[in-house]
Amino acid sequence: MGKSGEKCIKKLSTMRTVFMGEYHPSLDEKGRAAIPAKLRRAFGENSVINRLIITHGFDKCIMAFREEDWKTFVEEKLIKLSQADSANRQRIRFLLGGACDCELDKQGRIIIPGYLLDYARIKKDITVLGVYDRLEIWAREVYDQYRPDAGAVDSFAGDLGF
Amino acid sequence: MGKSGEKCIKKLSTMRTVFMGEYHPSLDEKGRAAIPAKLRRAFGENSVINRLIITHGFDKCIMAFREEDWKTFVEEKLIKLSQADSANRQRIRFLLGGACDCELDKQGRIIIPGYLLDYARIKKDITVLGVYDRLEIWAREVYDQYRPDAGAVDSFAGDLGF
DNA sequence: ATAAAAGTGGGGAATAGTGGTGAATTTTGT
DNA sequence: ACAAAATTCACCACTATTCCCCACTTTTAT
Repeated sequence: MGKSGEKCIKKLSTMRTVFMGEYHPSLDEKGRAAIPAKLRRAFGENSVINRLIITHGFDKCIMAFREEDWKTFVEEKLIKLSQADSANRQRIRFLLGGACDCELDKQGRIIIPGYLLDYARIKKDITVLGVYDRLEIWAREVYDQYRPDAGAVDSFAGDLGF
Repeated sequence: MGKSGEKCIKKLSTMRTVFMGEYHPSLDEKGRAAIPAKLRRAFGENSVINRLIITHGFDKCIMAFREEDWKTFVEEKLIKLSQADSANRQRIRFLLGGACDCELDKQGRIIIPGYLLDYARIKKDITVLGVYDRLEIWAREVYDQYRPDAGAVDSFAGDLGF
């Protein structure tokens, strides 16, 4: 089977495979968003992503998780918050209540529900970012606006040990 | 039967299947509320939900439980509260006294009693949220009002480990 | 330059949501 | 108490949407 793919999948055992990169697909007339193939195959040919859990993200974007990462997040983080606190109930509603289990079609597309499109102000053009264990889906105009400028980047070079 | 459904039902034993998502049905002229099919089938094709226990929810919504989760909730949480405390007696009245055992019709609809509609200020349009082990039924206007904005979300990003 | 893969658009089938009709049970009035 | 009326409930039918598959176009890599 994976004769040429083999070497790509091999990773240092201590290193986690992560999402990275910026892509610019767009919604087609039926509201379908193509998830870039590079991201779908980020975890190797043997674990091509064909399902994503998407929900409200921070900073007016949509977050997308792989199934296992999402479940870990829900079990380990979300449901451990005390529901007695109304702020926590709001957080849980926002992330769990806003979530959508999206199966990718054969062409690697998902349909994003209207309430998430509204939240992220998405009309047609989107920007998809790979950010460690999640994807972020932005309205392209919104992200262009938000995109950190050179100055902001320089200022934290020191924090990173450069 | 469950040829393609089989693999979907298989879950890691430590992982619970949970409700999630946001849906926007409406009451028809006879006051019937259609429970979205995705939620009815959330626990698999073999355990399609055809009965819900609904009662007063927190934050001006109606809560709906599956039969078994409701029983657990009552046995494990509610009746363990000391009835000596008048605040607890109030809570028990609120949740148990307000409860209604709703059978779904063949099209997956329930009839919500008037006192719960009044409590949640529901007229026609509703928003249904899947929130872990329960559903929440909101008047759409009320939830739109309540829906957190980006600022509120950012503030808890850190708490959740982002 | 050619071939393979990715992205885009469209059509047909299945399913969910909605409205309606008839039967049964409950309620009201005489 | 009985009859009539009305409300409730269950089942049926239609419409709209969603989902899934196929084909074409564009891009990328060799």
